[in-house]
Amino acid sequence: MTFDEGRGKLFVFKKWSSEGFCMIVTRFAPSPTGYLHVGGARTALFNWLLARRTGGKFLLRIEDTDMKRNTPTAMRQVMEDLRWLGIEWDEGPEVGGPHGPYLQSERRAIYDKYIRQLLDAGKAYYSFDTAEELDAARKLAETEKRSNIYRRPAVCPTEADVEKARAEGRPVTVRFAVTATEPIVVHDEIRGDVSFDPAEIGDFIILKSDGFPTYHFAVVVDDELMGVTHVIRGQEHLMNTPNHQLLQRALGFRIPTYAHMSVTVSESGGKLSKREQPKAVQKYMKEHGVIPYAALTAKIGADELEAFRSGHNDALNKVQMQDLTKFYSVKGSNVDELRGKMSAGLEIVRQLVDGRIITESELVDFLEGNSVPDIPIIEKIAEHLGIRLPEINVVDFFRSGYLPEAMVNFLALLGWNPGDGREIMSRQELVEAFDLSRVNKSNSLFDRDKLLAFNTEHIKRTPMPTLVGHFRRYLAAIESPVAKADDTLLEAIIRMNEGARTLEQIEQKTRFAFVSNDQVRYDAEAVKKVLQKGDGLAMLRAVREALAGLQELTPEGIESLLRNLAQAQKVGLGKIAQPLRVAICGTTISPPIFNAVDLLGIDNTLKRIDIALKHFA
RNA sequence: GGCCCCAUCGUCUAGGCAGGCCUAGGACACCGGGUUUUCAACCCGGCGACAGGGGUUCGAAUCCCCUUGGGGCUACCA
Repeated sequence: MTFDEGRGKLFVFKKWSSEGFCMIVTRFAPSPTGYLHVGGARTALFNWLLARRTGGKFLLRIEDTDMKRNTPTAMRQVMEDLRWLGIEWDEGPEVGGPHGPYLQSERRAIYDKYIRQLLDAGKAYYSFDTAEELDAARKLAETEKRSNIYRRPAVCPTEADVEKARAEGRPVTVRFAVTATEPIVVHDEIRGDVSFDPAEIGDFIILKSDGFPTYHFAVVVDDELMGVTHVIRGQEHLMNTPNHQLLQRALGFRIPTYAHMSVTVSESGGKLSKREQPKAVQKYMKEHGVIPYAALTAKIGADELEAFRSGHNDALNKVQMQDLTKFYSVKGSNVDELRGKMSAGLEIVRQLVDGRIITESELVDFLEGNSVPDIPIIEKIAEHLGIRLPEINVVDFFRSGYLPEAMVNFLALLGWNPGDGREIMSRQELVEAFDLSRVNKSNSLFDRDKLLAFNTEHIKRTPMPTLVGHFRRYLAAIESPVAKADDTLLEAIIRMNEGARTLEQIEQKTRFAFVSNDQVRYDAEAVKKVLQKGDGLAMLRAVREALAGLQELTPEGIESLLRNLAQAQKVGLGKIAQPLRVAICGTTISPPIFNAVDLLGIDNTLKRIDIALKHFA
């Protein structure tokens, strides 16, 4: 069977329709190390799309063979995120299926059986190298500028040697013996044929010393046993594929169809990864002179530093000064600015340390790039400092008010397109148009602006009941006071915010109506510009008077009232609307003013006008 | 360093496999204008790319080679 003749749709159709029972089976196999991130979501989506397009099956398998990296809640989170995106699996955790269990940690007996098979056939052997020995070999290869290929012993260890090694406390692993001499060719649906020299592939570990199989082994066994026909995965796995094919040959397994997708890169270059968030925090800290005292005194003696801080300029020499100005990115030698930045930075450090968010030594390590705190700590720091972290995980986008429809649409178009110029597409349209042959080879940048545009478009076209559901879920997640509204009111709120780009914007523009009058936060700049400058306050008084006499509260009624008032005062509507807006919302950003007043109610509107008049007059 | 992948506007891409239909099309962003009660949304217009060099050919964005650039992998992680 040749796999590379006629890529994509035609080929795919020929295969399963002519053979009838040969259904396409794809899978998503995340390791539960945290939340589902967008790269993973894209991989899952492409697999799901192919399965749905061809009437095949999509399954979910949890690759939890690394005890050190697993986090207990990750699996549940990943499943929740997939479901939010609308990516449902036909087989896998919680839904079951004939090929279970779907957690690799529960399949150890299966792997052991196949390991034994390879061992008995002389296709794999035991090895007892320590981490230090392996490390030394790696370093040597590096200095000699060659690939690090494991050197197979002349005589393979026996079972007796295993006992002896165990007794000596040496780690026991099993390696696969790579004996191929011919080039290994991977037929890739996206890249065509890729050839690998077997001399470049060392004997790799298939069973770890803790008794768990490595990824390479587990993935091969499970894909076979679960009947996976098509493997769509990231390009980072392309180099692993010859290893997998070698194992498949040795075990007598079928070789699935492979498709290696391009990598999604971030603005800062490199793979879009969870590292982006710590990076953002680090950048903020560096820009704001957040440098722990310990790091400072390591550079400059404590006595001199204190002398400098307390105002003795000459306490520092030229070199130290240059060092500090560079450190704090202060231009020239502006001593006052330097002092200001230093104390502001130290103040932030104090808050973080006193708030027990992070210890000083951890902070030093983090800023010097020696270690990275866990994401929850990063999140706490970001929250404390008011840093907006870049969204990386699917759940981050949910919390920022994005629609799953927009995410799915955007992700699908990252490296794929329907070929007819369409961009905004529903899930159903994507399923109908998806085709492996139209998947790109080149890396693509995750363009947040474009995602925003997609979200704006999807807010416009998502049916109202669905949108209300999304909005309610969003409000609950961020614990918004707007969650008090019933569905009818939520629908009205969405309608009055026509043109909004995210659910977050809608929430931010309407929450003023759901907080008590004394909780309104007045934006200082808005107050100054709109109320206190010109005749803002006078207009506000006029508005109050007019509104007090209002008979019936409807947006239309308020509109004609305000328009008449503007005419009577011989000013544009803006001169009336803006002061009123600031008085009731606290900012210059709100839904259309007539709706805003209607939403808040006349009593509270009048009360807030009074409060504003009292405070800002 | 070694191995592998990739290369069209700032970004995502169409066109490439079947070379002339391409003075390279669309979308996002950006800039200018319009609409307007704020923020958005919306409407009109503009800027803007075949990485470089060699071939093959009557003809190359398209096929081949080299260079350059970007990315991935190089674990008892997946």
